[in-house]
Amino acid sequence: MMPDSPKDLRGLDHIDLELLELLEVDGRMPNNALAERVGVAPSTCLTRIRRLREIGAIRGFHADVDPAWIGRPIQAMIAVRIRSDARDAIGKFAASLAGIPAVRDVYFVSGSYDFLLHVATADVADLRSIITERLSGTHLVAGTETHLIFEHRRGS
Amino acid sequence: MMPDSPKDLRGLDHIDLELLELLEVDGRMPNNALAERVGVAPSTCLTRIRRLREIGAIRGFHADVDPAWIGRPIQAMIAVRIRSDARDAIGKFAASLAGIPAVRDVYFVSGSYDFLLHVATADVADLRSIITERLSGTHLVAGTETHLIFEHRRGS
DNA sequence: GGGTCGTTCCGCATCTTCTTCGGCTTGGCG
DNA sequence: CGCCAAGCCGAAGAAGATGCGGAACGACCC
Repeated sequence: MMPDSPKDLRGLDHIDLELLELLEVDGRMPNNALAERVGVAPSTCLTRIRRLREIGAIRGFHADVDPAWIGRPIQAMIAVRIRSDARDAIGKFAASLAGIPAVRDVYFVSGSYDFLLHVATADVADLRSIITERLSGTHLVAGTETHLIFEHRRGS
Repeated sequence: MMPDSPKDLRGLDHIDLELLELLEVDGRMPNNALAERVGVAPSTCLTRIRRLREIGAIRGFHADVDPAWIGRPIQAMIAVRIRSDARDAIGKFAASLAGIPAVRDVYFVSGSYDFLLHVATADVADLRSIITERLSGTHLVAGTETHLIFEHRRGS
């Protein structure tokens, strides 16, 4: 009677899932505490976490820094549409955008736009320069649509 | 000749900024390494990091878990428009949405929609049930627009 | 100009935590 | 029934984290 354990989880058991869940909430929980929490020895826990990183289930550990505290109080979501005759260059273009300090996330999406950029800038002038110089000023971009972000909350 | 140090950074010096930058890239860098990297003693470094957490510059530490590995391979960005006669309920409604396991981010935005939901679901059926039951099925929601996410990259 | 107060940083000592390694148990298979 | 592979455990050495007393620095007020 365990109809929900093996889904499409490629080789992850319920202990792995618990570890992922705990680390997603608190990425700095000590290995000891994690081990006790999921019911295995610390050494085992360590082995599992290392494996989770190697297979890519855990992509990294990051501090969640409030952009407002590092001089970037203006946040926006910019929808970008690529010219239809340049669709094959989307990947490289978006990769270059990911290198801009203001860019925090790049979402490749379906719909009338090709991707969404989540950016955080020092002021609206910086935001404008990104849109006009790095996006609209490029031959690849057919159009953009900018939405100011008033607030951003993480889920769960 | 330091025209760029004191901006609107509320009491943060360049060492704090370096710490934030380093921890944003690697949230598990040991305190020792951090201290050496920014040029202060480990104890001082620890004090500063604790302060950064207390004032809210660091909102938390999280593992970046690939949703595909935890049985949620389908990601989408859902734009939600609230009925104009229920705008004052947006906050509570969005807060309740943040409790749904599938919801990873809530962005309150300007524009024709009121907020964006970044969700990760097990399959399109789950995605549909969220849209129809939790969003469109609600009296508060005037409309939604769903964009599948093909890929999601973090910036810098 | 000098003294004092407050703040920040440092270095040390201690305690916790991490990490590795060899051995053990378990389960599958011949 | 015995062998093999995989996973787990526990202990010990190494590394890191943390709290505290003291010193340096700067500001401010006599």
